[in-house]
Amino acid sequence: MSRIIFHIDVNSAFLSWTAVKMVMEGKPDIRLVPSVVSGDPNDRRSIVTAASIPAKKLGIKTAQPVSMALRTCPSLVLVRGDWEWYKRCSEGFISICRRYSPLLQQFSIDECFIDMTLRCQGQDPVALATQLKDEIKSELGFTVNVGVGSNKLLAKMASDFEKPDKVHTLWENEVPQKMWPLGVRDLLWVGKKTEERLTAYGIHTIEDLAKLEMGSLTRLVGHKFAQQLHENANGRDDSPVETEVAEAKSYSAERTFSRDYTDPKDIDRALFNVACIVAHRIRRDDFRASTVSMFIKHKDFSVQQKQTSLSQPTDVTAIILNEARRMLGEIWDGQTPIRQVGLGVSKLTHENAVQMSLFEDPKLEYYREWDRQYDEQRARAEDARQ
DNA sequence: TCTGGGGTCCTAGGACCC
DNA sequence: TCTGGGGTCCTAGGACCC
Repeated sequence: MSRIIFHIDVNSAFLSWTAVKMVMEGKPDIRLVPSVVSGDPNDRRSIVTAASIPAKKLGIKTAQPVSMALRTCPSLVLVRGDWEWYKRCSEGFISICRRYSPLLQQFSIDECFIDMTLRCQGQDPVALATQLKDEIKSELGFTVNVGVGSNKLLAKMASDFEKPDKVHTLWENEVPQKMWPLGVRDLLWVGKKTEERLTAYGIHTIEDLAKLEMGSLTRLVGHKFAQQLHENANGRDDSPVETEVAEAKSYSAERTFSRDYTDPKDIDRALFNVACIVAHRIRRDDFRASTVSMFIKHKDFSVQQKQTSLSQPTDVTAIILNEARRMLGEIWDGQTPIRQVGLGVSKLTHENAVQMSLFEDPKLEYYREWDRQYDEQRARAEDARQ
């Protein structure tokens, strides 16, 4: 059965959402001027999280350093992000999308797919998509793009056409006209590295990719990826709209220093902080982890990482931190400047570890009490913020 | 201009087992 | 004495997404 899928994408999400809040507070609409959402504007290392359309027209891009954006436009308006508010805006637009179909997959905080096959029977999909987009705008005050297609890939590609506040279709029979002329980089899953590899081989457009024979493509990008790229470049994608929310497979946290650090005390403090955050998150979600990983990033952005398997899954901060400290000692000489440090856990389970040892670590009770106090303190801090 | 933070998936090589 | 092939797990590294 041929399907009808919508992809709904909030235009410059974080910027639009911040603007909605500011307008409600009687402040000027930052969507109308060059503006960006960023981290701490005083931090030389903060980057652009979202840019307004006037800012984008000046060449300011997401993920660009704020210092660079300021050079492009000295009068650029900088605003801080507000995660709690973003979550509320996200819930608002998702719940409006749900009115149209229960077959909804949230793809990120500001994007979702809905399967509209049933709802569109005897109805014009574009009219319905337009109605959905207008409903979001009038009820919530921000705009979205809706991409309409016969699968998720085409719907997502379509929502990326002209912005903002637009509905676009990309049916299979429109692929040669609407999708093939685009550069390979515009195809989902083709990032910087893959683009470099493809263009070096003379593959510039999605059409070039669609018509490339599999043998060459496999040599360029590997078997599995080649298959996917070939299907997608031809507009084919049979992946379903996944309505189940998948459980997390890993948790991680990282810190970038305002300048590169060389003092082991500074590195250890950061490692301690990220260990507390990650361990708190897995306890909150009732997970235990069997693998601990950590990494350091150097001046030149090269990364050294290390991971280790635990004999038993754990959610104890001290155990996770001590593994990370041990691994840090194995990859760092204690002198080379470090730009960033990160810690992650994976191989997650909800099962409680069976205590095999007859001689329980006497420190363990202390560690657990420490974690209990930490979690309580976090909970109090969150309550205070509400 | 000098590059955040949080995820998922894939690949390749080595260890180990049958 | 020297050899094979397949499967699985682990680790390091790298690509992509928002």
